[in-house]
Amino acid sequence: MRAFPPDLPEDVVPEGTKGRILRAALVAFAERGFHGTSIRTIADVAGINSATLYSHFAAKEQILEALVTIGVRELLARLEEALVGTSTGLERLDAIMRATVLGHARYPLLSVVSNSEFHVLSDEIAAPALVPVAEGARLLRAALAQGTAEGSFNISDPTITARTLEGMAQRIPHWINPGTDDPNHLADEYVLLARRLVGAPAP
Amino acid sequence: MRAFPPDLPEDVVPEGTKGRILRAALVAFAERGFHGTSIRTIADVAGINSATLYSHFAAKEQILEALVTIGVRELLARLEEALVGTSTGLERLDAIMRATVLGHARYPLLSVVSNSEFHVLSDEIAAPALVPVAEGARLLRAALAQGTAEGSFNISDPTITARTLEGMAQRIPHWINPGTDDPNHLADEYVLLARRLVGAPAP
DNA sequence: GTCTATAGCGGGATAGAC
DNA sequence: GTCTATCCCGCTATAGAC
Repeated sequence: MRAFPPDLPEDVVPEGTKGRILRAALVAFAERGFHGTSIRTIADVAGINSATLYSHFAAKEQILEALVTIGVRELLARLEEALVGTSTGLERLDAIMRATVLGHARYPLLSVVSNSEFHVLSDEIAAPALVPVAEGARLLRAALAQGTAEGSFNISDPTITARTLEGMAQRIPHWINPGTDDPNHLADEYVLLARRLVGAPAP
Repeated sequence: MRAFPPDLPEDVVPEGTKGRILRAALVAFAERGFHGTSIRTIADVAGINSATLYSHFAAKEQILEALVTIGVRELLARLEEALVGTSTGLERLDAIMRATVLGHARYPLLSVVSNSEFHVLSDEIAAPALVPVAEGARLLRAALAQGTAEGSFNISDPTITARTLEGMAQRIPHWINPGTDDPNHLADEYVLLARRLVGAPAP
């Protein structure tokens, strides 16, 4: 997780100083957490004075809000795109797992910040960011229910199974090495593990 | 995770003020994190003046060190006790999963602090606390290797499988409700999921 | 061991010149 | 938009009386 490039989805990151602030905060929040990071550190890494930061964000918390929003939207967008053209529950589970793994592998710092620092946000700020998260969880539960109805899955406890599937991919950013780990191989492995968890045949 | 009793293993928690400090810090660190918690908050919850805290701990970091040490030792002790009398790889995997789930369910706050705030500790202080963690990971890998050698398991990627098994139980404290969730039922479910992950027959 | 009081520093955020 | 300078507050930790 250290020394990762401060990658953010290019199409939604502002140009110029604001983008540099976001990338600097991304690295710092992922390494030290929100409360462990000072605005002076963010400003230094972004190459600006700490006062300049407030021309782009009204408060430190709003930097985190921007990052979390980008992160949860990116993952949901990947999920929805991956589900296009699927029909069976098994196909949808495969698509969800693959998209989730690839998302976490592509933006590991963003995934860490989105998941680990979420609770720092005030309730009012966190609520809108929770919407894509809830929608992603709903898509997973729907796939599990569909596969079960179709007779493809054999699930003892749907809630625990869903939570386990969600948690599996979230751990990837904590150990992945972008230089040596192949995201597509990881995705294959996680699709296999997911099928096993739900009692479906191997891919 | 909110409103959990500040439970710590009784046999290793100091009596009196020092124990109250540890219990207060346990709740605060679990809810807000180390950097999000002030000395004064800990002291208030413990019912003492903030200065008194320094008669028991030399620094804020040493409170966290004490909690993390208790947490990782508790989990390893449970693992080792659970492995007594086991012989096959399958029996050992079952024992490891059950003990881990029961440990996280019994001391959810301690598990959260041990896992989530570990990285805050300086390298010198973290190193000793990492020893029981590494030993626990070694016991799991050994069980996987043994079960594979015995023909009981069918594992595609041992590293990913081990990481997944470790991560599964770690998420329990984030959603468990001690009033309604039965730890033994949870343990049964996780043993089932673990067997599926490694390609072993259902329990 | 526990307190009152405070040192000393770094935090988030703002004012105002350019 | 960016800077210098600074406010003000809360933080960790300490000094010293009891």
